[in-house]
Amino acid sequence: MDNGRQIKDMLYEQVARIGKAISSPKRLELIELLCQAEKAVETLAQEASISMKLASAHLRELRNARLVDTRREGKNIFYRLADKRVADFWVNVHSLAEDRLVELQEALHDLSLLPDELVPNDRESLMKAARKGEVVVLDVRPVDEYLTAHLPFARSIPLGELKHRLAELPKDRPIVAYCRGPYCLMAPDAVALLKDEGYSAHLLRDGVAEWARPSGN
Amino acid sequence: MDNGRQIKDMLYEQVARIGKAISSPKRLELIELLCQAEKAVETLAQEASISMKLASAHLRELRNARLVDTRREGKNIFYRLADKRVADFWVNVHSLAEDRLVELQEALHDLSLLPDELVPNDRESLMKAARKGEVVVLDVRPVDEYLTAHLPFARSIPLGELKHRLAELPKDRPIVAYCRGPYCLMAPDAVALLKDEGYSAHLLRDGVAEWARPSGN
DNA sequence: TAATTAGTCTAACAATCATTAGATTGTATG
DNA sequence: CATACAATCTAATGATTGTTAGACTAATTA
Repeated sequence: MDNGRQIKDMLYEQVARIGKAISSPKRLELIELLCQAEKAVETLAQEASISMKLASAHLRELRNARLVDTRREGKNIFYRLADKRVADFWVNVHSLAEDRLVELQEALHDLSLLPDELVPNDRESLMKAARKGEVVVLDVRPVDEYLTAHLPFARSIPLGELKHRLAELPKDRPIVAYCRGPYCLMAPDAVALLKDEGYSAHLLRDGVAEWARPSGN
Repeated sequence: MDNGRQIKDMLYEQVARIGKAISSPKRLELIELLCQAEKAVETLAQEASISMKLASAHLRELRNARLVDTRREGKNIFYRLADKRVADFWVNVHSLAEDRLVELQEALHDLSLLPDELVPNDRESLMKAARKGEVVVLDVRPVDEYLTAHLPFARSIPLGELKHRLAELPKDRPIVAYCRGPYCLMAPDAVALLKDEGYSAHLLRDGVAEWARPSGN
């Protein structure tokens, strides 16, 4: 049965291609960005703070692992997730990491300045309140990401425009801001800004990918 | 906001620790083995066909990623999964790989010599038939793995003993054999042996870890 | 106490991967 | 048709891993 060993080695090696694809921080960040919307290489490079060449190299790895696909439009090549399952997988990976790695737990805890309980924090009651208009769910990502997918009842004001568009938000109701997910810092920034301006602002850790999945586990 | 970049880099780097842990075929094989039962290093080394030193090194990586834990018992150090979620994660990873990687699909297809439809292939009807005794569900893994966890109604005959214990199996009812999962070749071997001996034998791809999860997706 | 067993730790080499620079390929624009 | 643009491909570098050998440790057995 030495033949069986060769077959097995081959099978695990194939699965490891997925593992290798997600073994680099920058590739994970690219996947999270692609969870929001399809994007051109240069956009991805800027949002992940790397050079276009490096982004291209990482995206190639992701494509070799069949996690992303491409589409050309004029001079641009747009990358997108190859499958909705890839978004679920990303959520599963980071949520496992949050479960297992104390360092990550601590870092996230430091970021979120204590989850304040003024706002419903389970999904159902948050949605109920949002439906009734008792809270404003605010999507602070770029508009194209909002247009690709957003949480139910969410309103779009990109972080960059928030300062000039404060008038659109009510001061008498709590505002719950979200962005790309727990590693994106746009919503925390938005919350800080809103609180400064006297709003009752709260942070929702989930993004659309997390929302589409059984909460946190 | 250059500060934000540093924080982000750190967060993704933490998640990438999980990715790195599963980026090696041998580590994946070790995880699958640990999905069956806790095991000593030497056992793991033998079952994965590697040296004890190499097994030790890989297990250390897994432990650094907090995916496994250890326990000393006399001269032996037993490794186990740190969390049930790790088993789910393994199933999720290999099932994603099976979805995305054509090479893996082809290899698995070649192995299973066409899924024959003589036996109920959805879980519910298989269990119904097993409960009534219409089919025999056969666990061909080592006994300790069977004792740790096994499918409902399953009977244990390890592959190595199967030839001498054929008398325990009925010839008038279909036998459905399973082992550690889709990459373990014990059940296929058992099925081949049983068919040779005139039994109506069928292969179940799932192992206990796969069974504990929403089927295949 | 010495020898054995089971496993880890350290150091070293080879193999792989990340990153960048330079040349190249398509596509659009003047 | 030439130029610019968006991105890839190739090649080269340095940094990480995988793997093995040899020394070491902790628990058991003689």
